[in-house]
This record gives sequence, structure tokens and C-alpha cells, in this order.
Amino acid sequence: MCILSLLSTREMYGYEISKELDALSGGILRIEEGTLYPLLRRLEERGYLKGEWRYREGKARRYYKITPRGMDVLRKMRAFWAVLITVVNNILYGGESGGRE
Amino acid sequence: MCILSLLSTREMYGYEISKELDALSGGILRIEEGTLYPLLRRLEERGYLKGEWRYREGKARRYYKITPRGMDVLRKMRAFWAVLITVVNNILYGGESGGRE
DNA sequence: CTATATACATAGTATCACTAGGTATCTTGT
DNA sequence: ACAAGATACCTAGTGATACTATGTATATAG
Repeated sequence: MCILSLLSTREMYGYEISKELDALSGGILRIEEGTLYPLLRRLEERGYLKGEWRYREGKARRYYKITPRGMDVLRKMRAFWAVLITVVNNILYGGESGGRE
Repeated sequence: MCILSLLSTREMYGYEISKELDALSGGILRIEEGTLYPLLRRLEERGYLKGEWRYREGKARRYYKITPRGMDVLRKMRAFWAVLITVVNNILYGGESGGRE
């Protein structure tokens, strides 16, 4: 979900995504390369992303762009994430009152 | 985390936990028995829970109770969960909430 | 010219959720 | 009495996937 969200704002390549996630999350969402690259391929296989090789600064980079199908999945993931937070916080902190956070 | 949290308020047995999670979450946190029972044993192996057979209403039930070590782990999980929400929401909705930048 | 950072990749392992069964008891409807 | 369903626990097998460790190649800094 976080990767799709990052790519919903601009195209990025794998290594850039890992550095960005790391920086934006203060190290909480550090993702190993052995996890990231296979994941990006899975997301592309499923049609959520479209990858494209480009050569910049003497380096071969695979830039990823989110697809309309990916945007749709991202919307559903965001909605589910919001529900999950509510539900889990309800279990963690009891009260049915909607006014926390 | 949700199971530890439920057990931090009272002792429960496996089947009861699954029904409670299902009800409290509106079906979002439905957990299959093939997932639940092995999970409870792992949590007990790690010393987070203590299980005990009891016979009530003609049924053999294994009641689980959270241990001090389990309470400690639960506290850390709750803290991490709060950080995770902040960090993920920051990535999902842009960086306004955390006071960073 | 060596070390580090960048950039992508794969193989092997471990974890764990799920499917799909199994056993046994108790309750409810006919 | 009998069948069906709910309760209550269990295991074996499979699949998805995060991780470790390593390999390849180029560019940059000391």
C-alpha cells in the first residue's frame, strides 16, 4: 500500500523507493532489497504497476508508474486501512466512542 | 496483538477468542481455527500466555491467561502500532500531521 | 585504486495464514 | 430416537512472502 501510495504522486525506481520509505518513516518501513524487487515484480504482474527501463547518470534504472488498476486497488487499500485502524483501536482501547486520536 | 489485548482484560478460551474477535471487528478480524490454535500455542511457547485445561458445561476448554512477559510485549506492540499508524498515514496522506518537515 | 554508494537481481530458508479435513460433546428440531 | 447444527479442540499439507546472503555492474570519493 505504501509503495502504491508513493507511486501515486510520481514515478520512482526501486532503489529510490526503498530510500524514500526509509526516510519518510524514520526507519520503521525499511524494506530489504531481497523483499522489494520481487514485490515490485509481483505488483507489475498483477497489473498495479508498469515498469520501464531508463538510463540516467550512467545507471540502468527501472522506473515504476502506477496504473489505473493500481489506483483502484490503492483506494480500496486506503479504505480498508482506515477500517482496520478503527477496529483494532476499538479492541486495544475498548471504548466504542468515535472520538479518539 | 489483538489476542494479547483481549486476554489482558480477562481469561478466555480459543473458540471464545475467535467469536469475540469476529464480533468486535464486524468480521474484519475473522481468524480461522487452523490459524488460531497453532498461534495460541506459539504465544504460549514464547511465554506470552499460559494455558490451562478446564471442564465447563461438559466441554474441555483450554483457557488462556496473559503473563507478565505477555503484558510487556503487548505494551511494546501498542506503542509500535501507534507509531505505525502515524508513519503510514504520513505516507498515505502527505506529511501534515506529525509536525515534521 | 580501493572503498563506498548506487542499482538491480536470484537462491535458499523460515514463518505463518489458510484449506481441508478429523474427533468429540452438547443442544435443538422433528 | 435421530439428524443437524453449534461448540471446542486438533493436525497435515500448501502457498505466499519476508528475510538472509550473495552476485553483478557502474559511478564516485578519498
